[in-house]
Amino acid sequence: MEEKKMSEEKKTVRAAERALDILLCFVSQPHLGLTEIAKQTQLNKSTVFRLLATLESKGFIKRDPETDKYQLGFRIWELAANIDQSHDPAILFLPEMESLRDELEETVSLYIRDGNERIRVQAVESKQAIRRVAPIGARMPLAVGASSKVLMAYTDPKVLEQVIQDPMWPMGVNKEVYQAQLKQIREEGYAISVEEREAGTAAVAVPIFNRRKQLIAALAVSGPVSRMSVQQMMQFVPNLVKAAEQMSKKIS
Amino acid sequence: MEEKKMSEEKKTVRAAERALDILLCFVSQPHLGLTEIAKQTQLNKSTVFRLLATLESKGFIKRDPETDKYQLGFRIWELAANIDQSHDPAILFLPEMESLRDELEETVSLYIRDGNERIRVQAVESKQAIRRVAPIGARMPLAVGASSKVLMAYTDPKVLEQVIQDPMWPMGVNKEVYQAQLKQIREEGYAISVEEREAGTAAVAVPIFNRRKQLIAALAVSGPVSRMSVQQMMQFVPNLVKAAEQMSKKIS
DNA sequence: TTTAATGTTTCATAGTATGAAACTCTGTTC
DNA sequence: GAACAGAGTTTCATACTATGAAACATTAAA
Repeated sequence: MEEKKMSEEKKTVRAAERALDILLCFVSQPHLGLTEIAKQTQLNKSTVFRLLATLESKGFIKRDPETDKYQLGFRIWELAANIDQSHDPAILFLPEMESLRDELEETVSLYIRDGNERIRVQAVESKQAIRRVAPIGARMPLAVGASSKVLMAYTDPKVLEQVIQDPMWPMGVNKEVYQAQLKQIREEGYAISVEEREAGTAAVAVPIFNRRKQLIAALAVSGPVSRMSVQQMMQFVPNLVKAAEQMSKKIS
Repeated sequence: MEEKKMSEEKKTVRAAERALDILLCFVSQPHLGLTEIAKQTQLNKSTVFRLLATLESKGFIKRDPETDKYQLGFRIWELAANIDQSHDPAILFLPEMESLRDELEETVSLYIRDGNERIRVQAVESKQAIRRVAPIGARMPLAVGASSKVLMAYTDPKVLEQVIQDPMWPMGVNKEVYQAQLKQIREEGYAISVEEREAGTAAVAVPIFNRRKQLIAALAVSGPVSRMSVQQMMQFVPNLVKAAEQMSKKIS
């Protein structure tokens, strides 16, 4: 008799979930042994063994004949090569992002929401010596930062309910205050953050919509607080908005 | 009461297998609906629905907000970016392959065995107007072609047993004759095929070994039969062998 | 208003996935 | 060279998960 977990909504398949978890172990380390994987995923060795056999039989992983360790297989390539890039903001918007970077001389990033996280799917860095460094592919909580707020402002409110549970959620910020902020962002069309997620860094972000006015991504300019006063960032807004509009037109 | 399938050796996890099958649907088509996937994989709609939910929750696929269809997600990128390339023949051997192409002026391909198939993991095409076109990533049966024979010659004989079941297996070629061919290939160190797999095309292939004399891949030169007489191909062999030896040294 | 074609949910049941433990194999330590 | 440690592999009874049929919801076409 298990306790009934609250608001647990899962219609997912456990075995498949675990197989995918195993695959994800390889994002940080390219070579892994069975026992290592079992430890990381908290799964029984037998379970890992069978799932590895499954993944191997389908070509998603292979064993290095030298070391006998497991590594990612060719099927991953095959899939990656077939990702539809014609709608992929990360590729589509690169030219506009580069123009914007050249105009403002600060790092420009593109974020999308993925569940209760955001992902930096594209970035072009400022050419200045002191600059915001922005690794592509990085995942961050959806709780704080200018881009997070933009993404939240145009996202189903029930996501907010979940995000509030996030350990990154800033203590003391209550829902009503935050919702008021989101409302303001919707009215003004941009969000600003100063040292919210990372010390020394400030950012200003705007939404990118498709033709149907659905949110696609958040476009952000970020840099050191020394160069990014609130006043300065507000001067950036028109450039950001213009770029976002151009991007919108590119989306089918 | 099911009939006992003969020599069925599976210690794989069905649910995981099915999830991966679903992923593989996307290699040919980038956008797919649930029903389409169910049809292709021969799975029940409910099953597909749940597995799709699982794949989506882990970020392996996402839904296009426009069309509501499914497509591959960001996690695939993430994984692909982390494939260990330092041991990957496809990248490691490219320089040698280019040199060989320039020497022989014909298309050079690199194949590895994957189960009962071979995959063209790398290729550099001839610069001539009439040339063998060789898409990277293509999968072909392990039954016919010079590269297949090379791969088979140095592979566990029980793979041959399975390959003989392959519908591509040339009728009339019996096992003993084929095994004698493989023996000859092991003695001479190369294999030749003329219009075996594809009309108008001939090829000559050699094995690439690692330091422990284990087979890594097959290196092949292919072109139109008009330029690739058996005599001509035999003159290519020393170049191929030399390239293969250089490649062997590159493997740790 | 039908009809058809999606995607989604429910539910009883079959049978699969599971973990503990036993076992093998290789290499290390004393 | 015996004992040990650590990897990977196999076995097996059992619990519980994954499953498919069918009903349902939603939207688009006729």
